Amino acid sequence: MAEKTQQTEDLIKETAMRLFFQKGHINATTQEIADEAGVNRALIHYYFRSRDLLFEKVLHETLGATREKIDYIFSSQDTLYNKISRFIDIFIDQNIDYPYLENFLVTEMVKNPDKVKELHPVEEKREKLRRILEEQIQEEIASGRIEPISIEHFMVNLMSLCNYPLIAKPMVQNFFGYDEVGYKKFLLERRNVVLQTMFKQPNFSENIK
Amino acid sequence: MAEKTQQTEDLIKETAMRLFFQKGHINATTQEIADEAGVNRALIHYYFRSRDLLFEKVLHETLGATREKIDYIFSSQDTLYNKISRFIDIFIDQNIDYPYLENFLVTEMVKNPDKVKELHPVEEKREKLRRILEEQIQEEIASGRIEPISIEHFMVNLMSLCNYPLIAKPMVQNFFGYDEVGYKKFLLERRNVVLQTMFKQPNFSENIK
Amino acid sequence: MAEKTQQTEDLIKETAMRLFFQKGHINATTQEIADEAGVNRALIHYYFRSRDLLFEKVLHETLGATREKIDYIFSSQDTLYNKISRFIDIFIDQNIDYPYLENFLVTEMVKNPDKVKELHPVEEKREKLRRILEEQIQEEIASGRIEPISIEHFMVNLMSLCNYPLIAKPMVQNFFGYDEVGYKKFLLERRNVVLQTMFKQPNFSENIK
Amino acid sequence: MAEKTQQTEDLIKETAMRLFFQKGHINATTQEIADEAGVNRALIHYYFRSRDLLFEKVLHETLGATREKIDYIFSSQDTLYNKISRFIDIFIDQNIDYPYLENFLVTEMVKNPDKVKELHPVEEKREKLRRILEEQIQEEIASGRIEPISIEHFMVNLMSLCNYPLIAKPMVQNFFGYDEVGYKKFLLERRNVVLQTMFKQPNFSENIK
DNA sequence: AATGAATGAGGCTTCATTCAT
DNA sequence: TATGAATGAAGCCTCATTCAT
Repeated sequence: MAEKTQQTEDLIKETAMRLFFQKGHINATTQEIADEAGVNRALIHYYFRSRDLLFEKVLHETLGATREKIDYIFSSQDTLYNKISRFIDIFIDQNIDYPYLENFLVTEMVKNPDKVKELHPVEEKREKLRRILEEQIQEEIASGRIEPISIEHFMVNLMSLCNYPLIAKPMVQNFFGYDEVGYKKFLLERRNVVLQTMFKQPNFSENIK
Repeated sequence: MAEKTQQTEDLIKETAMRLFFQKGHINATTQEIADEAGVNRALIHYYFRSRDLLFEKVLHETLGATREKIDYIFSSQDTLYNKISRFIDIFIDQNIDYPYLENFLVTEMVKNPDKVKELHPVEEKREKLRRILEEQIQEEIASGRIEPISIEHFMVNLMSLCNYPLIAKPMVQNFFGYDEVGYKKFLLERRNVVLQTMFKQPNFSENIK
Repeated sequence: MAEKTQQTEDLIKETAMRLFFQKGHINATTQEIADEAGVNRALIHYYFRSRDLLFEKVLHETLGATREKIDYIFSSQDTLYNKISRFIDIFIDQNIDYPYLENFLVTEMVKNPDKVKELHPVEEKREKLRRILEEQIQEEIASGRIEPISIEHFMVNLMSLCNYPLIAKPMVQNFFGYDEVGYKKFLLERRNVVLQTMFKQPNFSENIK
Repeated sequence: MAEKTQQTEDLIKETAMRLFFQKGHINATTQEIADEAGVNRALIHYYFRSRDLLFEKVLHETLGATREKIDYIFSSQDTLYNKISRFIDIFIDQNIDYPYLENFLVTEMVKNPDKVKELHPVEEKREKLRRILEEQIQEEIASGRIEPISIEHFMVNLMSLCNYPLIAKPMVQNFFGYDEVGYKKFLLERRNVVLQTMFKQPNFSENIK
C-alpha cells in the first residue's frame, strides 16, 4: 500500500523533473505534469500542496546528489589537478542527465537572488573549502604549473569553462552545426580542454611535489 | 503629430527595454510596462500588435549595436590577441548597460532553439569570419603563443570566460561576498584574466610576425 | 465490534456538533471534522453517506432534546407566566451549551425555507398548542396582566426577546463591551427582563384566578 | 464614456446586491453574478479586484443609508417614544428592501467578530449617543411611562423586537402560515406592537413633561 | 471497520488581447 | 492617436466524494 503511494508520488516527481530539467519546460503547468504522468491534476496538490512546493522539492532532490559529490571531491586529499578533473566529469555527467538544470539555476538566481543562498553550502563549510583550495592554488602557482591568479578568478574560470557550454547548448549547437551526437562528443572533449586551459602542466599525484 | 507618435512608441520601447534587460524583469506584464511608461495598456498593442512583437523588437534593437561592433572587430585586420581584448571590453560594457541581457539570451535559446538562428549572423557571413579566425588561431598555435586547440573549443572558451561571470552574477556575488562595487571591480579585472588564460603570451601587433 | 463502531460514529457526530454549534464553524470541512475527531476523512462518508447527511443528523439530535422540553412545558397545566419563565430558562441554557445553534437555524431557514418545516412540530400538534396558548393569553388579557395583543405578536415578542440576544451575541458584546463573563451575566438577567417586558404583573399560580 | 462605465460598475454592484441581500444568495459565485448581470466574469475583477472587495463595497453601501438615518434619529431632539417609533419604521423599511441583510450581518458577526467593529459607529460617537439615550430613558422611567430597566436591556429589547421578526422571516411565515402579503401586513403591525411592548404609555411630545 | 489514493466539479484570479469610441 | 471597457483563455487550488484494498 505504502509502495503504491510512493510509486505515484515518485511518478509525479519524476515526471515533473523530466519536464522541468530534461525537457526544459520550466513553466510546465500542473495540468501538463498531470497529463504527462497520467494522473489527475488534483493529485499533485494532494501530494505536494502546491505547484511551487512540488517544484522546490524536485529541484532540491535533483541538486542534492551532485552537490554532495562535489563537496566530497573538494574536501578530499587529492591534487588540485585531479580534483578539477573529477569536478568536470561530474558537471558534464549531470548535464547529460539534466540538460536544463544549470540554465534554470542561473536564470532563477537572477530573478530571486535571495534564493541563491539556500542553494549554496553554508558559510562555515564554504569557508573551509575556500581555505583548502586557496592553499592548493598557491602551491600550483609556486610550482609553476599554473599562472599567478587569484582564487576568485581561478574558480570563476573553472565554472565558466565547465558551465557555459552546458548552459548555452543551443547556441553552441547552432554555431558549429552540431547535432545531438556531435554536441555530446564536443562535451566529452571539454574535460581535457578545460584542464589544458587552466593548467600549464598536469599534476596527477601529490608525490611529485 | 508624427513626432508625438514616435515619441510614444520610443517611450514604450525604452521602458520595456529597461524593464526587460536592465531591471531583469523579463516577464513584465503589458500592464506593468504601460504603468511604468505612463501610457494606456492598449497602446502597446496599437504600436506593436502584441507583447511578443514588442519584446522581439526591443531585443533586436538592444542586440543590434553590440553585434555590429563585434562583427567589425573580428573582420578587422588586427591581431587575434587584440581582437579578443577588444571583444572582452565590448562584452563587459554591454553587460554593465544591460545586466540581464546575456542571461535572457541563454535562457530563451534553451526554450526556443529555433529562434537562435535569427539572432546569429547569416551562414555566409559566419563562414567567412570562421575562416579568418581559424587561420589566425593556427598562426598563434604555430608561433607557440597558444596551446594547440580547435577553433570550436577556443571560441567556446572565450565566450565561457567572458559570458559566464555576467550570466551568473548573483552566484558570483554571493559566493565571494561582492557588493555592486566589488562585482564591478571583479568584472574589470576579467579582461586581463581572460587574456592570460587564453594566451601564453600576448601579441599586440602583426609586425612581430 | 459493534461497540467500537458506535463509538466511532458517535465520536464523529459529537465532534461535528462541537465544531458546528459550539465553535460556530458551520462550514467546517469534512477534513477538519475528521482531523478534529482523529479519524480518516473517508469514514465520514462511510457512516453518513455525505457531509449534508451528517450535518442534518447532528442538527436534529441537537435540537431534539430542547424541542421536547419546550413542547412539554407548553402542553403542561402551568400558568402562562410560569410557562414563559421556564421557556426562557430552557432557551438560555441551550444557548450556553450551543452558542451558535440559534444563529445557524435562523440563517439556514433563510437559505432553505423548505427545510424549516421539517424542524417544526407537525401541523396537528402545533394547532393544539396554539389553542391552549390562545386561551391562556386571552385570560391574561382579560385579567389585565398583559396588554391586548394577538397570539402571533405575543409569541414573536417572546421569541425575539429570548432569541435575539443569543443570535447577536457578538454585536451585544461589542456594543456594551462585555467579555464572556459579562455577557453571561447579562444573559442571566434576561429572564426577569423578558418577563417584566411581557407581563405587567406576574402570575405564579392558577389558584389566584 | 464615464457614464457608460459607471453604468456597468453600478450594474454589477446592484446585481450583486440583489443576489446577496434581496435573494439571500450570500454565496453567489462571481460567475453567477456575472451571468445575472450579463457581463463577463473578468469584468468583476476589472472593477473590484476580487469577489471579497465587491462584497464589502456592496455591503457598506447598502448599510450606509440606513446607518446614517438611524444616527440622525437618535441624535435629534425628539422624545424617546418618537425616536423609537421612527427607528422601527426605518428598520422595517430597510428589511422590506433587503430582506436578507440583517440575517447576514448577524451571521457574519458570529463568524468574524472582529469585523463587527468596522460596522459600528466609532467609540466616541457611540458614547455620545449612549449618554443621550441614558438620560432619556431615566426620564421616561421617572415619569412612569416605562418600567425601570437598564439601558442595555432596553436597547437589546428594542433591537430584539425589531430585528428578530426580520431575521427569522421564514420561521414566522411557516409558523403562522403567512404568505408574502400576510407577512408584510404582520410586519407593518409590528411598529405599534413594539411601542406598546416597550412603553406603558406613549409620549408624543416633550411638552407633556 | 478503516484507510490512503484518486477524482471531478467548481471557485477565484490574472493576463494578453480586442472593441468601441 | 489614445483610452477605458470588455473578453476568453488559462492557471492554481479546494473540496466533497468515491475507489480499492
